[in-house]
Amino acid sequence: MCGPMLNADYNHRFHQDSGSWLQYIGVMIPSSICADCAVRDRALCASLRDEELLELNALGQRRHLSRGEALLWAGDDSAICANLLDGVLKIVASTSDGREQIIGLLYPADFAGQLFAAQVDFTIAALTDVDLCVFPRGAFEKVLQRHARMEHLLLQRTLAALGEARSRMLSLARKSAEEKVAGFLIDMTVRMADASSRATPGGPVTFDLPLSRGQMADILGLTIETVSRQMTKLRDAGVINLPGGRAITIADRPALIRRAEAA
Amino acid sequence: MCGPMLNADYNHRFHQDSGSWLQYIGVMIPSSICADCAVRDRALCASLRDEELLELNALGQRRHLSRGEALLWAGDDSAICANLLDGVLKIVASTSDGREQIIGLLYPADFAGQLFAAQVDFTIAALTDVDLCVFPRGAFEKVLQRHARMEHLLLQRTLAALGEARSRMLSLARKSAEEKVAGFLIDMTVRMADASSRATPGGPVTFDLPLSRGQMADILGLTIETVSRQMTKLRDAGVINLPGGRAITIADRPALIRRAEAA
DNA sequence: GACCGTCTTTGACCAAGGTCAATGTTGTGC
DNA sequence: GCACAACATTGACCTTGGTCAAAGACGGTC
Repeated sequence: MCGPMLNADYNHRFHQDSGSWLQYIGVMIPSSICADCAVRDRALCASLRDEELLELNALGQRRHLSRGEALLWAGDDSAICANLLDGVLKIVASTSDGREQIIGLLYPADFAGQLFAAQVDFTIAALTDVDLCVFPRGAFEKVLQRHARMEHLLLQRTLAALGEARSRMLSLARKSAEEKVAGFLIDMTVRMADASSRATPGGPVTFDLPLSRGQMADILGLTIETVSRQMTKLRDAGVINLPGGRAITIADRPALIRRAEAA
Repeated sequence: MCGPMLNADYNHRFHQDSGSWLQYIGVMIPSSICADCAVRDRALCASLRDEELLELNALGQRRHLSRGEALLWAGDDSAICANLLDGVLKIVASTSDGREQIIGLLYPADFAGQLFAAQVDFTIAALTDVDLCVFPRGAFEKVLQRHARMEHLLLQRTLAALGEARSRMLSLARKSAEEKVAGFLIDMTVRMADASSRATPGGPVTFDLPLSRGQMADILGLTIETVSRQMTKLRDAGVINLPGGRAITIADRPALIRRAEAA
């Protein structure tokens, strides 16, 4: 996506630190995989200076997963962890008899895996095709231990994830199907805003939902049929349009927000 | 509860570290509130050596809350945080129209409050009478920054809380009322095991539920009536007994576990 | 462009659990 | 020991969303 050039931020860091560009490439990070990393300054690694990154660079392995493949299975040894480079991962909890709930989504620059635990508690699988930078868990923990700034950043992210999980507990337990679906669409609108922000502020926005109805149901604690019915209801009410495929147009954002909070 | 004597563990630490008992009390922690702290070696402070504790000792203020009083209100400035010394706190999320969900419980030695955030997201209130050791948030964060071991312990606890929140998302979204209530009773049995463990292994156990039906409902994402009906159903099935008041006897633990996992 | 599998929509029906209301129980302060 | 408030139980009824089933739409392949 970004081609071979560094972005402004990365470049800036380079100028602060040391000598010439060639020296940087040639001496400091030979045969680097970090140098052209799409998430170099948004992932946990952003807390490390270029020199410090060498350590991780030596540990990390690029890996691709196709849609549907799992990175970790609940119950497995917690042997690896990873930075997500591209695509979307789901974190899934399931009962012994097969009912499933998506308890979290991971986007590029997010960290995946379970640290400081012998076993993995929740399956992590690819919702889309996915590129990862995979580390052995033990080695990654040792790096964390040596770099307080990185551990601090991980703490902040974990606290944010906890807050989000708790908000979703309220939503799962107490909101109606309509509120859940409307709220989900609002969230998606916010998340897609960067990507396709040809948004006239207040005007209608169109984007492709990255998830199927079934995946939306797994996230919202509903069934496919209920999600579909609520989408139809919102379309019939003129709040959204469904031009076909995964596309959706938010026609009346304020109305959608109202429905996300209605009793 | 513990009277003026130190427990064995604490004493041990003292012997490792330095000179005489009198010197310790008299010189190292004068007018200490930490010295007789019931959770000294289970709270976050357990990661600090006695000398390091001086700093926190100077910051902390003992405080009591009566049942029902709030420590923090959602939306407030995040000005304080606290270690819970005794009692039970609830973390509550609520919708704008007043529906509530208890999204977490805090027990003695747990940490309460929201670090690294300007505003508090969730109300924290006393479920029973409660004793706290309260710190100014900013000052506490600075202590954390200087003590990597303490920050590491906080990270581990946050990860544990995240795992628990995610398990409860599955439960809230996908389990039946019977499974929720049975599962809750199993959890309580485990938690109460220490306190009143005159349990003949496998035999019936009796203890007092620390929560009202309404509070159980707020935790499980149900209504009071549904919780009550499920309790009655379990009693009629001979799985539990309800001798009166908050008391409960687990008559057939395996059956309870089966019902906690039934489809 | 016909075919196939997957995803989506829609309808009819059902049941779990919520709502409303009445009654019973427990514990507390006077 | 009584009165009152808070909590708990129970019943009748109803709504929401789940289940089962059928038909459409979409996307990819040959």
